[in-house]
Amino acid sequence: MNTSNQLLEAALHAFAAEGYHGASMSDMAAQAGIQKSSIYNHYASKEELFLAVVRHVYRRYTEELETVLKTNRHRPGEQRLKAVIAWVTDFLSKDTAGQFYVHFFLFPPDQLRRRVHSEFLQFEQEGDQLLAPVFAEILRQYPGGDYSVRQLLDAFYCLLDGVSVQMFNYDTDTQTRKREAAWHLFWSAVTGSRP
Amino acid sequence: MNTSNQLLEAALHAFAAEGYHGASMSDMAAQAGIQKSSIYNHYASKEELFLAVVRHVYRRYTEELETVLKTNRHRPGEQRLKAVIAWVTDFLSKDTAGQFYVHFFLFPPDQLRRRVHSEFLQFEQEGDQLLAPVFAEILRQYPGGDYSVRQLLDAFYCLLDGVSVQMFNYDTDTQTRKREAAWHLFWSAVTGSRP
DNA sequence: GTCTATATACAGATAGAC
DNA sequence: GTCTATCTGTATATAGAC
Repeated sequence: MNTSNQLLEAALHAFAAEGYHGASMSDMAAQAGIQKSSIYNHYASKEELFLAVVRHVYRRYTEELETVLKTNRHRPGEQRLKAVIAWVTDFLSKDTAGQFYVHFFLFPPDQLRRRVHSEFLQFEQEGDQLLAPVFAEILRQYPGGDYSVRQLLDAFYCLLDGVSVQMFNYDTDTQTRKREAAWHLFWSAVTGSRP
Repeated sequence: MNTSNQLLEAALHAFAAEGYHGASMSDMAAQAGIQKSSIYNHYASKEELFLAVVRHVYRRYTEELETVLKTNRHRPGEQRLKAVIAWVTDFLSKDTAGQFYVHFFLFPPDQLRRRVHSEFLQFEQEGDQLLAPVFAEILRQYPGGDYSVRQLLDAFYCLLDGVSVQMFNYDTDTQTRKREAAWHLFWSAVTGSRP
């Protein structure tokens, strides 16, 4: 791994652990095995380094989501969605990139808010394109309800966001219990079945 | 309002806007109309000031939730829950205390993580005690499903968390659309009705 | 309880040798 | 591309007069 990537990785960890202002360039340099002044041969400033991490994390998210859907493409819609939830849960709770993702999606550094949000909008579209076909198929399979693909995407993102948020402050058992409850209600609404 | 409270209010705004490390004691002092050195006559350190804000915000949350439930106590369970969602939405999107709440619930400063979490656990119990009776009543009213109060609380908190998260990055119309979709699915699962 | 002055530390960033 | 040395700004916190 070259120095630029080592720096990117070090910055990812530092920002995720300490926040934007709390993370120091010296720490990142030390982690990457260089002096802090050498950072500026790779990134013009702390802000640019941060944005490079943002793009890196969004790219990884989309790539991994794509892989999950591809791996489960022959299974029924219900199983594919559960696989997505399981992966998101795992990604956000165990992967530093996942923690960075949530942290700065919600609370980007003030002076970078606009630039971060613009990166997010592109990223979100790619996610929609991956998930919309799944819901289109589910709607054909369970035609009783009167939902649109957009409605299901929205409710599913809400479930994902809710589950994601809960990854941070509960133990594994509680997480599982809460996730199962939320999924159960979501799926029984989609299919029209009673528990 | 005395100086201590002015400081607390200034700190709330500074921490919410800039994060823990990004917020400076000088700014807070200026906002409260004193010199930064005078802060130490009110709070022993930045950390203690931060924790005072945490306690203040949790207290406000519980008090306002209590008020919402009391105001709507004669309306049906569905309306009471919708009132809670509407209030949370409003609180988190328009009130600085709400932004502080989400920010540091999810990402407390590293060295204060344990102390913040311990404050949260107390606070969460109070919320459970306020909401559990509402769900107990709803279960009596819609006995078809086989849910427990605990399950409904979990799914409802997930909905609240999901909705909360979405307050930050979407315009009002999109927020409403997403919130309605999530609520619709939640409530039709609880009552067993189809849309 | 508030002030001015100061201590001490570390931040991000730049200059210039190699 | 990396280094050492340095600039400049700002942070938290303290000392002591009033």
